[in-house]
Amino acid sequence: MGAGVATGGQVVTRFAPSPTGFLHIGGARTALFNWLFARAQGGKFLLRIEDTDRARSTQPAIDAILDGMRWLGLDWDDEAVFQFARADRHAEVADTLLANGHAYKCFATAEELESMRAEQKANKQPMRYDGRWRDRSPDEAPAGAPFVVRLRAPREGAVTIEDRVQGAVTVQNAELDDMVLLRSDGTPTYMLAVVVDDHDMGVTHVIRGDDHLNNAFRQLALIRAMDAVEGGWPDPVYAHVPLIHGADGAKLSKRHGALGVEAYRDEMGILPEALNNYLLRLGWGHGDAEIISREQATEWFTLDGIGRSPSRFDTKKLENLNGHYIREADDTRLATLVLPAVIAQAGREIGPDGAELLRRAMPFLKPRAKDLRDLADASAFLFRTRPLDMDERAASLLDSAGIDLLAAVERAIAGVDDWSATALEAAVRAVAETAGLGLGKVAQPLRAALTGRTTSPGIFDVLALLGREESLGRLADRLAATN
RNA sequence: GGCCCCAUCGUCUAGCGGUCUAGGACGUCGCCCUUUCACGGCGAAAACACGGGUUCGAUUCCCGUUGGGGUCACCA
Repeated sequence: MGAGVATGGQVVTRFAPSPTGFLHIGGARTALFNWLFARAQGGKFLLRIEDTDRARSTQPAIDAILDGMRWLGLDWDDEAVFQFARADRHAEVADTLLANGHAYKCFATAEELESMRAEQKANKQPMRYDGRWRDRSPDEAPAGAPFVVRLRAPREGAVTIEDRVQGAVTVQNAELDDMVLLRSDGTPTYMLAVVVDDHDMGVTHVIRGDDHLNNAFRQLALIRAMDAVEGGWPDPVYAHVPLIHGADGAKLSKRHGALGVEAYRDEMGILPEALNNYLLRLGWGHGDAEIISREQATEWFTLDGIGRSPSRFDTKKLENLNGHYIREADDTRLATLVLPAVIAQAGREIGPDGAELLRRAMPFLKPRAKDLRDLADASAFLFRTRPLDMDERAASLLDSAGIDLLAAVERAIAGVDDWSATALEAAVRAVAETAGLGLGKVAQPLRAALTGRTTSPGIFDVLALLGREESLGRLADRLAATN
């Protein structure tokens, strides 16, 4: 009865990943929603690492998660809490429950439970613990026998959660069995740990994946038991967010494109603001808004905007958003991000002059890229060493007619004093005109000779970027190659 | 299988009883711009899963069917 929904006071949310893998896309969205809600409400956003599974928790996974969150700009308040370190406190709560009759010792062995489930399955009964030790005295167990501590959950009635996303959800208590709180080795289970930690951390709003909706009822039973014995354990507000599925509608799993966020960063060349924007729109909406800045999101975000149905991950839309943010991004930043890949492609060091050239080229390169890999690829021509290798299509542009045109262009621009895009354009246009050809006929062989490819930024910008010496050198290489 | 949740264009969504001949975005397809590729502009095709109710009136409310998802550990 005393367990009212937490109201008033400061909003506290948390993100609680278990470090058994990297920060995947679903976790990132959960973290984002928690972060946004806390910031929008002027509350706190906490981070808790659920490392109670000692066998599967790893330091590299912890680092990857923290790294991913920093990359996404999801900063957390206070120190991150490590769940395993709090095992004593968890056990303390279990003992309190035990002392007050809200929990009991269960001496059933693993084999015993296994056969119980097998029998239930054979009889098409729901598989759940039958409460065989619920009302038995511990004295009936063999001396020194191992036991687990189970919650003595209510069996009558039903519990309704007013979920902020899913609405009112009711489950009969008869559907729930008595969950294990403490394992036979005395360590706390996840169910116990989350509840105790959320309480101790003052978490008011639990925003998490839909897959935890059923757990919420068990956890609530535990919360209400503690509230009954010592008070001060209010029900948290729950918001269970539908999961993200793969493009085919199947659950996103490791083999199903559930990549860590670092893969989006390192392998796909996604900008964090693009991923944030995409993730925000996946399952949350605000009218027709599509391009939403972090600031705007913080202002707009509400739990009511979260949709109730699962959504599919759409790489195309992410790429589109990414292209948008690349176009908006600062040139120096982009040049810095792309530099390592450009160096790798060039196969040589690129000094300060090269870095500066890369930066100056960005305005012409970035409208054409949907990710950082594209951007790096498109930048590569700037740093190729002479004589340039021609790809197949570029080579075919430089047939004898192309070479003749190239020679004419070379003669025309060699005399240009002002090596600017406008001046060069005038010179090249004149060549096309005299030849009675469209500019395209002249520009393509020129592009091939200058870049080794058939696509590039505007050819006059390329000329200007490369500079007189390099440009004429590249043309000379081509002309010489055919003589 | 039991229990729980969900259901608008291919995808993400707007819609919260009449304003819906259902809006936007991505993608797709045309056209324009144009030195290539992009960007940008214009336009097109494309959806309320089905069946019952409730109501003067349902995309919107209720029930069922179908479909999808989640969950049933001494894992988190």
